[in-house]
Amino acid sequence: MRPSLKQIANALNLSTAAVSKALNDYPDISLATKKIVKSYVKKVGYKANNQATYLRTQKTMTIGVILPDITNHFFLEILEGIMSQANKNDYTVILGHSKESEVEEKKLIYQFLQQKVDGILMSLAQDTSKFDHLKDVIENKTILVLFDKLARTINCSKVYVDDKKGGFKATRHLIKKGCTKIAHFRGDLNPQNSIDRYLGYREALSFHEIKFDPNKVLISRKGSIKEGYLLAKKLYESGIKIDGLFCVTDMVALGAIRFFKERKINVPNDICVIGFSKTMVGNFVNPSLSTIDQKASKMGKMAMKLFLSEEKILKTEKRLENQSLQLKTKLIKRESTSKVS
Amino acid sequence: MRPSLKQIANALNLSTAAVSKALNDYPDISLATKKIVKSYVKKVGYKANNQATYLRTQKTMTIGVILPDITNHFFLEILEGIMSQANKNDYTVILGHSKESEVEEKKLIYQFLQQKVDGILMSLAQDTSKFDHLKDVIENKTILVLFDKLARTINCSKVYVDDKKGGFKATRHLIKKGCTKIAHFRGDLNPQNSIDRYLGYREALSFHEIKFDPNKVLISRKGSIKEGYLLAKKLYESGIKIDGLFCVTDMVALGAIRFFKERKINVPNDICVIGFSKTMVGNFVNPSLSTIDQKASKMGKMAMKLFLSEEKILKTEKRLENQSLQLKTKLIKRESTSKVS
DNA sequence: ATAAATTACTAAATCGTTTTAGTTTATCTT
DNA sequence: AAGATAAACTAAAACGATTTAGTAATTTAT
Repeated sequence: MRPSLKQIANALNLSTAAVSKALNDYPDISLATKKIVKSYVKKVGYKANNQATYLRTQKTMTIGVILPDITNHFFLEILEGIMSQANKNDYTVILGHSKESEVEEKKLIYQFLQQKVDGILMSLAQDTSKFDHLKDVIENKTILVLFDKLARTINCSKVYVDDKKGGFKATRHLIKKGCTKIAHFRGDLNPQNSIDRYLGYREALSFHEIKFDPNKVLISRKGSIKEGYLLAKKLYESGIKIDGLFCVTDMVALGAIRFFKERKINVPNDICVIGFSKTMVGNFVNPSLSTIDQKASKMGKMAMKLFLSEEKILKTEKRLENQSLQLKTKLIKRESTSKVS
Repeated sequence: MRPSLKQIANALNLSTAAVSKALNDYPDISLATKKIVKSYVKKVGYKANNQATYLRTQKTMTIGVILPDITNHFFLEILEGIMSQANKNDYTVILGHSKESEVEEKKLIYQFLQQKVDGILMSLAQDTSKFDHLKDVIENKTILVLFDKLARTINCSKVYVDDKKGGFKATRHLIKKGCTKIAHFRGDLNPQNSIDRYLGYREALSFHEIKFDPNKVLISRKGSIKEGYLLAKKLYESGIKIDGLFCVTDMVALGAIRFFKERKINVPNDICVIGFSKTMVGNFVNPSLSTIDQKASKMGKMAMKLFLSEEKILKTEKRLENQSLQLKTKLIKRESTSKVS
C-alpha cells in the first residue's frame, strides 16, 4: 500500500504541512528540507492521492471525452490525438460513448460532471437537437470543447473542419478529371457538416460554370454502405447519366461503388467516385477510394490544446474564455478517380 | 453550482448524517424523512461528489482500460463490450493507450493506481516481457482482468480466445475446400496467441493426415499488410507451390492477397486465403476475406463481468478471487475461400 | 541592546462525504 | 412508576490532501 502524507511526515519528523509545501515548492520551506522530502518521497514511491487533492484544489486533472461512434475510425483518430496531448500534460481521459443518441449523451455529461472532470471534449450525436445539457456544463464552470459535430449557438471552444472547402475540393477534383455530369449523395439537414459539403459542391460547379441539376442530388440519411448502394441503384434506374459522384461519406461511396461493380460500370473510367473522411477501409478496397482527409488526429490534438489554453485562463482570471479553430481539409487522390482526362 | 450535502441538510433542518443515511437507505431513518430527503434531492438535482465519497468508501466506481492499439478495430469492439457493461453498472471508464509499448503500459498502470480505479482491465502490449507492474496492481488490492494478450503466470482473472482451436478451424476449412498444400504465415514467438494458432494449424494438418512442411511456414513479426505482401513474394519466389494460405492476422492476409493479385494469381481459385480476427476491412475488400471471429465484443463484456464478480467477492470477503474464461472462435466464410471443391 | 524583520516551520481548518458512537424522546414491561 | 427497549435522530471523527494564520528562532536594523 502506498503511504500517505501523514506517514511521510511522521517518518521525517515534519508536519504534513511542511511535506506538502516542500513537494509543491512553496517558498517558505528551506532548500535543504525540500531535498530531503523529495528524495524520501521518491524512495518510497509516494504519489498524492488525486481524490483527496481534488477536495482542496477542485482539480481532478481529468477530462471527459464523448464520442458518438466508437467503431468509426475517424473518431478513434481524434481520440488518439486527444490522448497523446492529454498524457503529455498529465491529464487522465475518461471515455464516453453516446452511440449517436441524445439521451446517452446527456447521461454521460451528467456522469462526467459528477466525476468532476476539469473539462469535456465532445462531438455531438446525430440525434442531438436540444443543447440544455451543454449549457449545464458551462454553468458548472467546466470547460467545454466541441469538435467535428458542433452546436454553433453554444458559447464554447470549437474545432471543426472547413467542410465547404472540402466539398469544393472534392468536386473540383472530379471536374479536373474531366467529369461534367457530377452527382452528389448528400447528408441530411442536420448536422451542419453535410450541408456545408453540399454547398461546397454547388460552389465548385458554379465556379467552373457547370449547370446545377437538382436531380443529381440524393439524400442519404444514415450514411451507411447499404444506403450508398441503394441511392446508386435509384439514380441508375432513373436513367440519369453521370460520370462523376461525390459522396458525403466514404461509406456511402463504398456502397455506390459496390453497385456500379455489380452493373459492370467501371470505376473510375465510366464514373469517378470520391468520398469524404479518409476512413481506413477506403485504402484497402478495389479500386481504392479517393477522399477528403479531415485530419482527424490533428483535430483531436487541437481540441486538447484549446482545452489547455482555456484551463490556463480559467486558473488565472477565473472565467471561461473560448476560441474557435477551423482546420483545412486535404484531397487524397486514389484509384477511384485515377482516370486520365 | 450543485449543492453539497450540508446545504441540503440545512435546507431540510436535518443533520448531514441524516441526509446521507436517508440517501443510502439506512434502517435508522424513518420512511417519512427518507421520502422528504429523496424528493428534495431530486428536485435540486443533488448528486454525491464522487471524489469526496471515495475518501470514506475507498471506491471510485471507476475502472481503467488499457488497450495496446486503439486504431485496431478488434480492440475497439472489446472496448465497446466493456463500456456497455460498465455503464449498466454505473462504472466510469478511464482509457489508456499503451501503443504496444511496455514503458507506456507501466506509466498508465501507475497513473490508474494513483487515480484509485477499482479495477484495471487490459490487454498486454506486444513488447511486454516483465510483469512486475501487474503484480503491483494486485498488491494494491486492485482487481486485474487480462483479456486477449495475457500473462499466464500472473494470478488474476483472464478472458481469452481458444486460439489453437481457431487455428485448427481455419486450417480445416481450407482442407475441406480441397486445399492440400497449405502455407501458414505465423506470428512471432511472443505472445502466446500466435503460437497457439500455429499449433492449431499443425494439429489440423496431422488430423487430416497432411504432411507438415516447415518450408511452408514463414514468420511475420509485425503482422502488417506490407509484411504479408513480402512474405507472399518470398514464398512465391522460392518456387514452393501452394493452394491454401492461413495467415496469423487479417492484415497479413490482405497483404498476401495484394501480392497474388499483382501476379494474376486468382484468389480463391488458385489459392484460398484465410485470416484471423475479423477486422472491419476484411468485409469490404475484393475478394472479401474469410477469417476467424474472435468475438471481440463478447470478450469485453465477459471481462467486465469477471471484474464485477471479483468486486463482489472483494467487498464481502476482502480478498481477490479470480477466474479464467476461454471463449470459442467462429469461422467466417467469405469469398477468399469460396472455391467449389 | 532592543525592536523589527525574516526564515522556517507547525497547528488547525477545510474540502464533501460516510460512519461510529452517542443522545433524546417515545414506547413497552412488569 | 421506574427501568428497559426501541426509534429516529445528531455530534464528531475520519478519509488525505492543501492552505491560512500563527509562532519560535534567528538575523538585521537602529
